[in-house]
Amino acid sequence: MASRTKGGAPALPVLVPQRSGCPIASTLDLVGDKWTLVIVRDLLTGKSHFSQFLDSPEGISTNILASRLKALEDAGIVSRSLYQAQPPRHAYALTPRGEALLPVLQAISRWGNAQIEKTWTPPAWFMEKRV
Amino acid sequence: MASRTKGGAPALPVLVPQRSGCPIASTLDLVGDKWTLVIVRDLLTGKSHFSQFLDSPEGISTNILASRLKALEDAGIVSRSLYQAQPPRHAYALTPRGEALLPVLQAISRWGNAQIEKTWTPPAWFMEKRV
DNA sequence: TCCCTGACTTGCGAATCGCAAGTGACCGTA
DNA sequence: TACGGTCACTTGCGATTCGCAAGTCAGGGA
Repeated sequence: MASRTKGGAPALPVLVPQRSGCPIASTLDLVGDKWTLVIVRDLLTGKSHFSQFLDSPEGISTNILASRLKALEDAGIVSRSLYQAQPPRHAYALTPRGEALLPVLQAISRWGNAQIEKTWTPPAWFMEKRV
Repeated sequence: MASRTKGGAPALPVLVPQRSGCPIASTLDLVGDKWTLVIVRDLLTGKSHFSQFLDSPEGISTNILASRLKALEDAGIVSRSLYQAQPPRHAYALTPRGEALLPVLQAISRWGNAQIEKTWTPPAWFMEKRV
């Protein structure tokens, strides 16, 4: 039986080689690139369809989006569900594990807005949201 | 004259091309890879010399470490200072901008420890630290 | 029947990663 | 003085990833 997280839910098994047991390093093994957390941002702010992610201002490429969504699904951070049979269309959503990334995104957003010029102010509802 | 951050300190000018004005995306433009925040972790937990970073459990390569420290210095997140003239040796330290990443690292650590198997519990002093 | 759309996949050149060796300044020892 | 070792990098190079652009396939509409 799968071991449990500290909160009692099944822990994410190790899916990619861990460089160490450090929780920071292990998290970065999963999400440490320029696009993955941008996709999580879009999911947290209500997007769920493939074309909606393409419309984000950063201009992600379709092969990168598809590949990152697959990796997030494999990591149990995102779920993918059929919402239309013909033609088949999937909705993406954050799992509870993915939703738990909210404080990470909020902390990054706060730092980025405070420290980097030419960044817009994140919406208050996003910064005040609680998991 | 340089524009100011919301806190009044000089804002980090845009040093790498921004994909958008989003503070999350802009932060990831700087630190969105597998090693940069691991180095920041090591700085937050007291390391300052090149060989100390090499001793971390993840086993970073010397060219990657050198290249990431340079990028962090260029980004104003890390400072580099001579502490010995012969032979020349430098100490690395977080700038106030770099110290301000602490809540980001704490949030990542909390998520990783809760959600990923085989991660150790981060030390209480680290999780309770305040900038 | 034909053309368009959406969600991908593929090909390919460019960029990055990371291993291993090399470099240069310096130090210690014989 | 000579030699070998150490440290903080740099370089070379093969492997991997990135990302642009085109292609594919199933489906839909005129």
